[in-house]
Amino acid sequence: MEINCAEDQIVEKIELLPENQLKGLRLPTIRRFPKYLRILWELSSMGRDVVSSEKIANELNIDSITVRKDLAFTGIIGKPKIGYSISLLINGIERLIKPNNQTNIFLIGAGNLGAALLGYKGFEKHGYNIIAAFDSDPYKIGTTIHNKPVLSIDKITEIVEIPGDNIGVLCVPGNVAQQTAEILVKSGIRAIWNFTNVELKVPGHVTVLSEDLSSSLAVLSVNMKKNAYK
Amino acid sequence: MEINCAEDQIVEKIELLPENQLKGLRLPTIRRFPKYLRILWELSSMGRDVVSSEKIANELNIDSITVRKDLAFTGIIGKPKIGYSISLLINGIERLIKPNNQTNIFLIGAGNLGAALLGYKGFEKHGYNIIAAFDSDPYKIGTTIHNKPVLSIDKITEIVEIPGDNIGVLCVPGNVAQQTAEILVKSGIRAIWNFTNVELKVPGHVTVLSEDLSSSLAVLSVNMKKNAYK
DNA sequence: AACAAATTGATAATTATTTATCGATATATA
DNA sequence: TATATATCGATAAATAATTATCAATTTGTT
Ligand SMILES: NC(=O)c1ccc[n+]([C@@H]2O[C@H](COP(=O)([O-])OP(=O)(O)OC[C@H]3O[C@@H](n4cnc5c(N)ncnc54)[C@H](O)[C@@H]3O)[C@@H](O)[C@H]2O)c1
Ligand SMILES: NC(=O)c1ccc[n+]([C@@H]2O[C@H](COP(=O)([O-])OP(=O)(O)OC[C@H]3O[C@@H](n4cnc5c(N)ncnc54)[C@H](O)[C@@H]3O)[C@@H](O)[C@H]2O)c1
Repeated sequence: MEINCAEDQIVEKIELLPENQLKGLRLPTIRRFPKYLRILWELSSMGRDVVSSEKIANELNIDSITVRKDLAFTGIIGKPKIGYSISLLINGIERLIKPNNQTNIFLIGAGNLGAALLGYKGFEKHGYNIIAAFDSDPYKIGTTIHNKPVLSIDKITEIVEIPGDNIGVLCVPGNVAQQTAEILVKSGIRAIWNFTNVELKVPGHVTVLSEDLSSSLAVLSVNMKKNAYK
Repeated sequence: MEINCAEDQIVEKIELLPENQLKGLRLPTIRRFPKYLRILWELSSMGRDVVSSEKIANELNIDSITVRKDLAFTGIIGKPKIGYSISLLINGIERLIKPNNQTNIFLIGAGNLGAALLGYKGFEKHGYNIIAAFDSDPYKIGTTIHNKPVLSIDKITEIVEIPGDNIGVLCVPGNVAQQTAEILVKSGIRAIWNFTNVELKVPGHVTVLSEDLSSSLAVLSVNMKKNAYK
């Protein structure tokens, strides 16, 4: 089975950002960047050249000062009375948040959620190479889902060994989450995007980002209760 | 087709929390509550009676002072040298973040992601009634997914009219997200859990909570870059 | 050329959130 | 009973994030 991975691609020189350009970047700012990008892409496709912080802020229901502060991290400077160059902003933001072109995604657990994520357009759109899924179910191994091969979990160590930054997307049942994470770490993965509700213990050099839907449910519930008093 | 909705259930008296118990509750605290619950449920199932803030903090890699401050919102007081009663904490947290027992979930767009979410155990576990899905695809209408009926989107107004707090989970393609949101609002929905990458415009009385995976991808990418300098 | 309007970017103020300090208290143990 | 220790909860300090203020700049208009 052919696996389309970063190794097969023309590898451009990875341009490392000066460390201090990244250092000041805070979580809320990083999380807003893709939202800015979406607006900028849209405006760009409509043929617009410039945009003001106020316009972006209105689209996102945030403050324009926040937008200007965030955009300052790109190094792009706007013109008074005019705004910012859309194309320069797109480049500037992508420079900060795009993965390098050797960043590979491996999805572990091709079940309900995993299968949906294999069809998630965001991976490619944001510059990630989604390579393959791994599962332990013999009925799934050897099939493809959304054109991505489903491989035996036993093969993971050799597959993940392709060069580059490797991200594991963890979609296995909670009761095997920790042990699966440990396999990932042993395979040399540098980051885990964790969709299980398990708090993973991993070594310090591995980044874990957990997507916890129950947190969101709690926010929904509390907001509705607060609203009941209005 | 039978639809199991809140109307059919024994409706307990809804116990409204005193407004000021909710007012001070901040977003980070609300988001941590389900994590505490998970630990408490686990400890409880192991037969433990009490737990210290330090223990909880260690499990979640956060500071124990944060845990104590959060727990103070429940009104439960711990004992020095002993810790907190696990069962009291569970009650106290659930009192704050559980939806009332007439909170219904309707899922719009039974595609890849929608189908996965229909199988998400978290809804029931956290006290929501997941009622049905709606779709525009005639091949899906009339089927069931994870035992939930898929109904015609045209039926939404009459179905959503069942009493209670209604939450719409939006899993339609981005290009119809805004118009679908407007249908939801017209149907009397009070909150939208938005999985599309569209910034929805809704009236003030409607709560929107957006799950933006591209924000997470950006965080992963930046964290990996920062790590490269270590 | 003078003036008005829009918009940036720097600095300051405010608010939110996390982390530190420490006295008080419940329990176990010597 | 006295002492040591774990732990809470209150208060204070530090850090992070948002929001306000305003001078400077660019452009359009009279
Ligand atoms: N379904 C959802 O919408 C949803 C939402 C949020 C979070 N989650 C979480 O995502 C995870 C997966 O949920 P799901 O609904 O897709 O479950 P699922 O049972 O449909 O899928 C789990 C998949 O993992 C595979 N698997 C089991 N053990 C494995 C192992 N040791 N190695 C490799 N693969 C293994 C199974 O064969 C299956 O294909 C769970 O932890 C769940 O809590 C699911
Ligand atoms: N697939 C993922 O993992 C993923 C992850 C994050 C976000 N999302 C977002 O979730 C949304 C759905 O993604 P998907 O992958 O499930 O797409 P999908 O195409 O598989 O599903 C969309 C569903 O919506 C239905 N639909 C279309 N128009 C409708 C209308 N007007 N009213 C009711 N139903 C309608 C379609 O029939 C289909 O069943 C998209 O906005 C996507 O960006 C998807």
